[in-house]
Amino acid sequence: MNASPDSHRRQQPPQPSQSANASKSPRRRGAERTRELLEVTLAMADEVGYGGLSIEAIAWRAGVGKHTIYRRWSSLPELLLDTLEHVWVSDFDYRTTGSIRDDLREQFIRSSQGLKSPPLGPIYRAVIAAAQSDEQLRETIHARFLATVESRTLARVRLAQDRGELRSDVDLEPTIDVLAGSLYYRWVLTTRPVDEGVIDALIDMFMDAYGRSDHSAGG
Amino acid sequence: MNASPDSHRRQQPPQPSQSANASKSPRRRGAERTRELLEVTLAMADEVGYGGLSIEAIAWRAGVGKHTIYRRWSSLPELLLDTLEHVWVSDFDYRTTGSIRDDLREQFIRSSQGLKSPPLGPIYRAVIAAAQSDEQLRETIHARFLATVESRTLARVRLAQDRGELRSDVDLEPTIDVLAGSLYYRWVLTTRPVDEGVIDALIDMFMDAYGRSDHSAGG
DNA sequence: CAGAATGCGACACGGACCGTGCCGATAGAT
DNA sequence: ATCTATCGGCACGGTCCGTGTCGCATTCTG
Repeated sequence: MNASPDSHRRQQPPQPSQSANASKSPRRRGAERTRELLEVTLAMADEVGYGGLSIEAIAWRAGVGKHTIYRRWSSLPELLLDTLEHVWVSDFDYRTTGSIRDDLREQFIRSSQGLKSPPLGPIYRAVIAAAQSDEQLRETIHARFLATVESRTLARVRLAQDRGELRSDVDLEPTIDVLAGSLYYRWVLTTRPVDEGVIDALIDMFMDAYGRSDHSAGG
Repeated sequence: MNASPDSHRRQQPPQPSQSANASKSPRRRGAERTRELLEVTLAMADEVGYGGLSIEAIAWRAGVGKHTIYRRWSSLPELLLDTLEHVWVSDFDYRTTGSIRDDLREQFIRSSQGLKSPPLGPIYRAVIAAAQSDEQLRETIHARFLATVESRTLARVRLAQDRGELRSDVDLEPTIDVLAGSLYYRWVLTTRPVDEGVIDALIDMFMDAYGRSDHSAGG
């Protein structure tokens, strides 16, 4: 589907030649070009949002033939996945220095802020959109990005169990989907912000359920 | 974005004239046509999935000019929203006859089964995909469908509070997003099924947090 | 340093859909 | 019987896809 109502009339003045940032130095090749294409994709996602992302537009913007892109990626979502990896920042990991409550909270807030702002937001949305009609892509998203988040979350809450902050009589693994996924609801399906209200509601529920009152907890 | 790798080569043999189910009786008009178009959309979503849904394909399948569709809906997502209403079945409401635990569980299972299968699944996915590049559409989805789910969920858990099944010292409103949204994570972002495992994990967490052990609850 | 191999930009296709405009036919309302 | 809105059919220009071809530039190999 071509979603946006104005998905025509895009970016692309039918100018005969390349854009500004190309053709300065000698023709780039190989890995150098690959890196440049990822950067251009990033910049475009930032400037024009997901609606303006197409292989033709990216190629034109980079001053490049479409083949140069297709030689590297088989489709736009493939390119976007690699681009996503550039912004799926390493600091998406949990601190282990505070209470489990504080560390979860900080991490969730950090994640929600990442989603909120370009360029991660638009690119992630584009991939999610494409994945709705492509089960394979959904699998890839989970394997390349979300599985890591889930296992880090599990590791963090298990550490809290070991430290006696959480009840030790429950297996927390099944709850990981709830912890990792709850915040997506607002982001993907509504226009309400993923704010501290939802985050606190989630953490409160989690702590009320599995916290040990003799340690931290609250409610 | 045009996601699926094979999003070309579609449905549409360039046959000169209409398909089977048209042209039997005299030309239909007005509301009658509208209903028929919704049904055709439904049937196509069922048969060819979301990848095969386009205004041209629907028009051809219904033996109709594109104008007849554009006269009624401004875009494919608009048509899909109305189609969704046809399958967003009324039984997506909570029973109030069992324990809160059982009623939540039954409702969640019912919802997940609806998502799993055509025609609701494909159409909903198509709308969600389109909504990623269209904030207005996201707002519409929430207003037309999800807000109802949320308020029904809130009503059901508040009833449980009144009945003494849940702690009365907490405002459950903030938790509604978690209850209503958790299950979407798997469905939208992974290929793992929304099975009873996740559902039970969610409900367990909820009941552990807000249930009253003197009533039902469990660990 | 010369020649081969390969990456590259430019351009051109055919195809799917989009959204619109125009036509003559047809159906319901007057 | 006439009038008018709706209809189906057709064609258009436009965007983007994915592929193919060509001649040049760069880099590798000998």
